[in-house]
This record gives sequence, structure tokens and C-alpha cells, in this order.
Amino acid sequence: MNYWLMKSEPEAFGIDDLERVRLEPWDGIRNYQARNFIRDRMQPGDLALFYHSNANPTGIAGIMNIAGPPRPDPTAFDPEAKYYDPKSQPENPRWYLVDVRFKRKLRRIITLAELRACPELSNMQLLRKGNRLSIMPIEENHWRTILDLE
DNA sequence: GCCAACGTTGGC
DNA sequence: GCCAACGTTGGC
Repeated sequence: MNYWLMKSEPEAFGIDDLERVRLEPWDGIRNYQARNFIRDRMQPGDLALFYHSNANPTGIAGIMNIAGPPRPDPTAFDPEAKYYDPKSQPENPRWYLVDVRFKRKLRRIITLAELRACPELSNMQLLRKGNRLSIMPIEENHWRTILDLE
């Protein structure tokens, strides 16, 4: 089983939205590194931290699990969709998504500042300068350390 | 809103 | 293949 961190802007879709709908296709990923994590390494049953980016406060807001196998992102095929990509064809999809299921909200947001202040997490990819990846793996020891902060 | 850091695109 | 221009991400 793998651990992940997945970013979303709560103004667009936050942990409260996921709590309401319970199950959501995590669509719109248009970055190859993130795509490869989804397509090649995500499995049903994996756990993921729900990270609020561009938020106040920014940080980890909840936990979800990967609810199904990776599948082609249908929004890439839809000319009306915001993340339409004419280079992605149904017979040769370029972009993938997974469905995620709400597990729980954290009792409080674990802020980015707290993560930065935690020495055990100093080498996390999330905290590296210039990091913009919206989906990334989390090491098991980091996962435990983060949730111990709650 | 600003801006640093990246990723992508396209001319050559 | 190089690299400048441009677009996007995301913290602040």
C-alpha cells in the first residue's frame, strides 16, 4: 500500500466538498510526473492526504483513500471542459485520474508552517523549494510523523 | 496582487 | 537540441 499527498484549492474543491460528495474523480491533472504517479503507481486502498493549496491556512485538511484503479481522465476528451486536451484520444489517453473516497477530516488543519517546523519532515518533497507537484508520494515514516502532529 | 520557480511550446 | 517566451502553480 502506498501513501500520497494530493493538492487542491479549497475554493475550487476542498475537504468539505469531498465530505459531502464522499466519492470524487480527481480529474484535471495535466502534469506528466503527477500523471505517472497516478497511472503507474496508485492502487485502490492507498491512502492520501488532502492538502489545501492557495488557502488560509494552507495545509493538510483530511485523509482520503484511493477508491478505484487509475482510468483515463474523460475531461481531457471533452471540448467543453476546462482541461480539454485535443492530443488525448480515447484510444490513446494521455491523462489519467483516480476516484478518491472521503475518509475523515483532520481535527484541525496541519499547516504548512508546522510541517516546515518539523525536523523529521525536512526532506519531504512537498517542502522543497519551488515544488509545484500536485500529487506526490509520502514515505510511511513521514505519514506517521504528520498524523502525530494532529 | 505579486512574484519566484517551474514546465511547456515553438522557432531556429 | 537549444533557449527565449509564455503560462501556471502556489506561497505570501
